[in-house]
Amino acid sequence: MKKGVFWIYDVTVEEVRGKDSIVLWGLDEDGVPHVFIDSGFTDHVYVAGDPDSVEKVLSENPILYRRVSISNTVRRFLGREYPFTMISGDPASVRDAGRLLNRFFEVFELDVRLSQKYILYKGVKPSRWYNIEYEDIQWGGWRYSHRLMNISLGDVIGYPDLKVVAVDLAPSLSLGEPDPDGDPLYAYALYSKEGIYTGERGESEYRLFKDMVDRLLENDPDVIVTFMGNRVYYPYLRERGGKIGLKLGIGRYPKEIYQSVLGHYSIGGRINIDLYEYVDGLPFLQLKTLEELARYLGLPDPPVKGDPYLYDRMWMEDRDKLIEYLSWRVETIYKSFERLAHDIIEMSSVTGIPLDYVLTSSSGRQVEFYIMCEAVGRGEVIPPQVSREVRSYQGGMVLEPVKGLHRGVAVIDFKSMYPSIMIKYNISPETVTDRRGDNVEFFEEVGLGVHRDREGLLPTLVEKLIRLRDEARRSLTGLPREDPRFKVVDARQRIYKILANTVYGYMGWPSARWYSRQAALLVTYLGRQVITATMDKASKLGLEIIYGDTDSLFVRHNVEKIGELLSWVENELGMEAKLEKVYKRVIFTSAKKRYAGIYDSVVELVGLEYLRRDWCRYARNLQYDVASEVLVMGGVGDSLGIVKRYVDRLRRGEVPLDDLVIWEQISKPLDEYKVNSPHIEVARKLAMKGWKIRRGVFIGYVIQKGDGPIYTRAVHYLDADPSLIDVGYYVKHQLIPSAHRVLEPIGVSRKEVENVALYSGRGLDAFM
DNA sequence: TGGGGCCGGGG
DNA sequence: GTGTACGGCCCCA
Repeated sequence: MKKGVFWIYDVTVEEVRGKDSIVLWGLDEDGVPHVFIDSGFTDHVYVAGDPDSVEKVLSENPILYRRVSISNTVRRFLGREYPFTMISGDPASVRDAGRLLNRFFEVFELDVRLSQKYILYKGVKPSRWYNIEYEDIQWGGWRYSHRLMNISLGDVIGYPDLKVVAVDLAPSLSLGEPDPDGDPLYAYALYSKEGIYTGERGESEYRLFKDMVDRLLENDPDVIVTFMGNRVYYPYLRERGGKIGLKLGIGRYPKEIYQSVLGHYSIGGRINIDLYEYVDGLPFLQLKTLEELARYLGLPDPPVKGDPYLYDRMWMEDRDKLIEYLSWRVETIYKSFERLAHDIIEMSSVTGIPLDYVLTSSSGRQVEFYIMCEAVGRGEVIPPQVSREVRSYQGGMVLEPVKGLHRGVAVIDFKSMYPSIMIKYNISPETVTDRRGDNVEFFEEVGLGVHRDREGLLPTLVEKLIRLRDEARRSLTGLPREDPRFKVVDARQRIYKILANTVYGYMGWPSARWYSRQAALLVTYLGRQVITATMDKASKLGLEIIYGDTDSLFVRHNVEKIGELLSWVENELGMEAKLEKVYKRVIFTSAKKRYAGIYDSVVELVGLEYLRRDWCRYARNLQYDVASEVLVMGGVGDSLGIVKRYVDRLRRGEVPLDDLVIWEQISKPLDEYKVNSPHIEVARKLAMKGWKIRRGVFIGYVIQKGDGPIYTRAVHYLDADPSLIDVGYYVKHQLIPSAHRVLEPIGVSRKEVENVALYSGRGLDAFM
């Protein structure tokens, strides 16, 4: 028997000699790939039924009956102990037995995938180092394949030297996304540590394909990074390859890529990372483009302006430019992964979701897998995934703001309000009840209470995550920034925080295994109580309340009184609040969730048009400039002059089309829309041309001149004619409103704003 | 003129 | 495919 240390990067189920077996994919300390086959994993399900009846049902299928073992066991389920009948044995038999029994009894853990169960019950979380004992065997033509004998968690902090290759493609995009039937591949680009390589189509598309596949195999990467691989490029490549007679055999084993769950593509033995899936989860990146990601990470802008939708045009008109753009893309994809790798790997390592899936999983499923690991560790049976009716509930409290321009306003924030409430009151799906009783702390107003005599699973986990984060942060102070462990631990503490903050929302999500509307509702109720009590105390202290939202209070600044309030919160409420910032000036509109302020020379706009992608960039910039003027000058200043200059430039046709584009997302299948609106009408027109308009697609449009409602005059930005822009619409419905929004609170009327806009340039009839 | 559909971003 | 609260646009009756 041999021994070694390996970093496990994936856990899959493969057929080995006709039997479903677990395969662990690992790298040794030199970065050499190994596979470990574990054919001996015993699967199980729990059946809620007495052993005799379970046995009776099973014995009707004698073959199956002989292949599984049946035993009585007591397990915890949602905090209480119950007797279960456990069926165990080889995975295929347990699955078949489970399905059979499911017709008569409630069967638990039948809906947990085998590879997940392996991770849960063997405690083998991916993206960590393990001490492994093994014997060599032959499998799949793999150079280093072994039979797994023993595995235990190691204690190394860090990663092996991962071989990473970024790939990007320029296919023809006649209809929004490449059609494998008609759209050829023009070019590809590949980036690795060795540098960049690009290929262009010459005489034969087949050669280009072959060239790309060969290059990839030559590099033999552990990780292939793309931007939109799962959504667009792998499906295209696979089918297009089939058409031209070349299989996409870029895996280690199996060679060919294949589609697995959730629109994810598996590349045998390699890690498929689609950075678009990461970007999708970053709310502050509005259009989810690679350009935005680059800017966010501090990477260079593209050297030439490009757009995947323009690949056809670029290929016809300027191939060098296309290759230059593609080269920037692939380098940016590679370097973005370098910067994000620690966060992605730590999300995998902490939750237990293999790297290949961790970005494809929603944040609900990420936190859920973490909860499953912990639940199994505590001997809990995993609740089933069931589909439930969506029933919403009351959320946070938002105060009516005091309209106007204020000076010296302090913002007080509760620290992790919902996680703290869950911990303080022990709120968890299995501790919340609608019945009064001993050891039940009851809240009459919502008719719900909490068992105080048993430890709730979710609050315990939230507390643990917060503790782990604190520990990680403390250990950071002892590490120099250059130490390779620094980035690992730093990423880990961020992941702990993200998970801790997600648990409340997870609990209120109807698809959650640990769903509890009552528990979620109780959390928000107690949040409202906390803020209300704090407001009362603030008033008693003579602090004027100007605004508040969910877990924050804006009050007239007063150092002593705020200090007193904060200690009251800590002592009387057992919560933590802090003085977040003090606005030197702040403008409140009469609307909730919309304000602008300045502190430490930082101008900050919240909830206003400036932040919204469904307003054109030009109007957003105007609003920022006007708000800054008011906040810096402490009054109207030259605001109206700013408005006038913006309007003049637009009238003179000096504003680039890009700054006039309005972006909106398609949120459901097109035929489900009941209304006519600009972005839907544009999407319908694109669909008529043959574009595939899926959920999540961004539609950028401008409003052109003409008669009738604007939805009839909205034109896709790629088809727009700059000379046909409806200047009147932009002045009246974009520039004036966005400027007026921040001027109205200081007493500037709509009429005043309109006047400078209208009587600038050529006068009223030019655009009305 | 007001209500419904829809969207996006705040905490 | 984590939660709710909210404002504001456009369309249509």
